[in-house]
Amino acid sequence: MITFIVRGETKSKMSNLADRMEEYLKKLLTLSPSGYIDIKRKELANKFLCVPSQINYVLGTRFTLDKGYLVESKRGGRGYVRIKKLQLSVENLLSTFLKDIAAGGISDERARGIIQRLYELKYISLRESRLMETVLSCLKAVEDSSFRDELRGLLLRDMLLLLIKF
Amino acid sequence: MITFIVRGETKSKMSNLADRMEEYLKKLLTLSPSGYIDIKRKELANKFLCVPSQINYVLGTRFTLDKGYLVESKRGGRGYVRIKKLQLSVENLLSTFLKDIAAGGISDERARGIIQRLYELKYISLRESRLMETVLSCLKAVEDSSFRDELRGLLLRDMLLLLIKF
DNA sequence: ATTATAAAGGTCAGTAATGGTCAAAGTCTA
DNA sequence: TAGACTTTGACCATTACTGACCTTTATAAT
Repeated sequence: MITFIVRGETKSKMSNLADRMEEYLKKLLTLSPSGYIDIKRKELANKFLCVPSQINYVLGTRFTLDKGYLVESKRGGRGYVRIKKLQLSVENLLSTFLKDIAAGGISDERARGIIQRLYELKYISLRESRLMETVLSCLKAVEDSSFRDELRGLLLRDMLLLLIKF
Repeated sequence: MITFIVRGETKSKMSNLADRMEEYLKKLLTLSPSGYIDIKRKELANKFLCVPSQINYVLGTRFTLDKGYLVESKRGGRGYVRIKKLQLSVENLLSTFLKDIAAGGISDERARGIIQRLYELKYISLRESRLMETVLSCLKAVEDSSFRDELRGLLLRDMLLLLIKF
């Protein structure tokens, strides 16, 4: 295979920075017993000789929820970026729900159906399901129906995301 | 990497000064039968190798009233800083909260404080507290600030009433 | 008593250390 | 060569930490 040098690194013709970084991070993940890794954005950028925001690009295109990853971070001194690999079953289950929601809001019935499903599958407790249903009920107070649907989608998405983090 | 648990989250052991100091002080509090601890600002600063004002930063960000702590101090000779963990009953918590709502909504900070304390009092689980906090965060999407406060009050009231009923 | 001094603790603005966003420019590929 | 993918950099947001300067209090000196 023909290779060439870019910024000091040997690079195969078919791989760019983003791909190499993806590979590197996934390698680290497989080596991590905890199921997640913590990185420093700037350090990684230095290692790969790129700007820090490139990290965000890689995270945003390769480590998405749809692909089974969860990314959390903290700014400020001693900040970090944490990349977590989700269990496959949870990933599959939720990604369809989340896609639905992303497609611009969700109806009350559909939302309740999802909650019910999750409860039946034992991903959430009875109390948790009731809590979420209560939230849905409160949305009656929102007059604007299209905004209500949007807010409902937003709420359900964030609540589900939160619950799968645990 | 060695980790420890804070409110259900794993944190890297070598986190920042503020986090370590927070841990230390909370540990002392749990070991104190009286429910409060007295410290010397300068001594603590020496122990953690930082400037005294760092103590104030930690107190101001981690030991707030909203989070259920009361900080008193005295200057001058024989001065001290006293940190007290508040022990509020659910009844007190709810009654003051309901008064707040009657007065037209509730602030985000106040709402989070209530949730935090209910968790500490073991009336709600960690997941439930997180779920509610997520709901609060989603309210950012509501433009009208007075309606937002109102909706927040409504949501929190219904959620709490539900959880306490169970 | 009055005053001076030393021994606390408090404030705040500035700096450093992180991470995030977005649009523009560059590169590849069908 | 158009469209998709990649890369960059300017600007933003958040959190942590420091140090100079200020206030309060106890107590020793007068």
